[in-house]
Amino acid sequence: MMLETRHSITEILSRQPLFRLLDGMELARLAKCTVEYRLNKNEMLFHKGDVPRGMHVVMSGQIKLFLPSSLGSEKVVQMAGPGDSFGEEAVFLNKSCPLAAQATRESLLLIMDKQALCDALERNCMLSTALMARMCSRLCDLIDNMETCVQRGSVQRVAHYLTQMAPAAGNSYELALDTNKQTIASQLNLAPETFSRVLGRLSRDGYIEVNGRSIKVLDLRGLRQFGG
Amino acid sequence: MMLETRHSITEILSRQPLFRLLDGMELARLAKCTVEYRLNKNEMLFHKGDVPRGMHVVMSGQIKLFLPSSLGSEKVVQMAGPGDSFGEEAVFLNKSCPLAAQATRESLLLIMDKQALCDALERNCMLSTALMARMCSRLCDLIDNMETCVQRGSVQRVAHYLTQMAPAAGNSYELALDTNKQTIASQLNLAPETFSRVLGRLSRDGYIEVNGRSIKVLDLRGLRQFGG
DNA sequence: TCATAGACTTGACATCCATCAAGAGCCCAA
DNA sequence: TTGGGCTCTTGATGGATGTCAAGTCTATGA
Repeated sequence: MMLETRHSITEILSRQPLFRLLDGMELARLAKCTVEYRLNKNEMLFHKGDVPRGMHVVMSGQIKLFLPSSLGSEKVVQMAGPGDSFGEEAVFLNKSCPLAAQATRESLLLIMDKQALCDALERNCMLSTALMARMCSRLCDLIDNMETCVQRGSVQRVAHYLTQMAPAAGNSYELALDTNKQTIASQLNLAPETFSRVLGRLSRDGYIEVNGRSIKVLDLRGLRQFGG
Repeated sequence: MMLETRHSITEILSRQPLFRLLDGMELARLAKCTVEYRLNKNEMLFHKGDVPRGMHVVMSGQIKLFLPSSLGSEKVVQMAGPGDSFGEEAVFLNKSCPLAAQATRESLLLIMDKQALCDALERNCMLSTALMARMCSRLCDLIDNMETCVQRGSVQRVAHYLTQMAPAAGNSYELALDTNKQTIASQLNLAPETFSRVLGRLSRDGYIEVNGRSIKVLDLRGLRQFGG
């Protein structure tokens, strides 16, 4: 049974973009130090300040990474979906987790041991490069999020958020939110009520059209006016 | 002359923590693709959206990394001092610079060509690991900054900022600001006036003592009460 | 089908902060 | 010493947004 699990983890790893380039031997080694982890909806994966268990890779589901604030309020920093990884920062520095992580739905993760990962990186430069690219990507996402959050005015923040995920071309597009609106509001550092009001206002003014968790952007250029 | 410069760059690199582990051959190769860059006070290094020139390492002086906002207002994301590097994110992704960079005083930098750096990483795993640690460190700094910025209330933000840089032990310590207060205010996402008022209030209440750009924290625990 | 819980919306209100404006302190150079 | 420019402080004001509260909508399961 154990062997079979390991074997399947090897396979799973080989399908992940991050590990695709590794040879079978290396994959097997990593798989030996990797465990699957299943989470129920709303289950906490780790808390801010915890000792990191390793690098996390999301197989399925969705993980919310957030800064807890005094008394329940929280600021969502990032939502990690299938293929995304997180927790590298705690692995490569000797620090506790700077964020908390919680599943927003039933999820399946891989947790890869810190030491095994470091060893693999020392042997395999391709892996280093791939992981580096990932880290850079996360850094940019963080900066994007920050840019959104520091916009003055709630309308600007929402407009910036909506325009950020615009396709390369076209002045209108449809957008399916991948979480509830409270979570989006938290990402924008807004109260849910304010977010709701802004969406209402942008709707009334004809910039967007909201249907539940689907948002149609009708006038991208108009929105960009706000975003600055 | 040229050779001499290269030679000196090789030496300079060998003194940087990031490159210390490399052998002479590799250093020389990197040095060939590295240029020195001198900036006057207030000179722009690059703008948001520029095509990245490579990885930057600060030799001396200070570089302000910030998000420009519509009409002059800006949000300072990070201050880079001697030994710090930045711009990796733009090097490893094919993206434009997500931040703008400006010298706050006369500064000297190294700019290392993207391709040369990538090549070196492929040959030398030690370098990968070192750079990865750096990226993680920057990520954590960003998260810290974010945590400060999302605190509700100006007093909380300032308190959080001040307690963040507390030494490991002790309830009081002295703190020398490395920039003017406007810049600090911008890092906290506060108007300079508000920052000034908060410092005044914390002084009056006996938590801190301000003398120009030196701040004595008298009651760390008290401040932590605010920071949450 | 209905009931219940959670998500979302809408309204009223008070607070906090950015803005504008003016003045004080500081540094540097002439 | 004096002057000019910059940084910082202090004051007054309005508007934006968080909070509380109530109500509507939606989904899920019995």
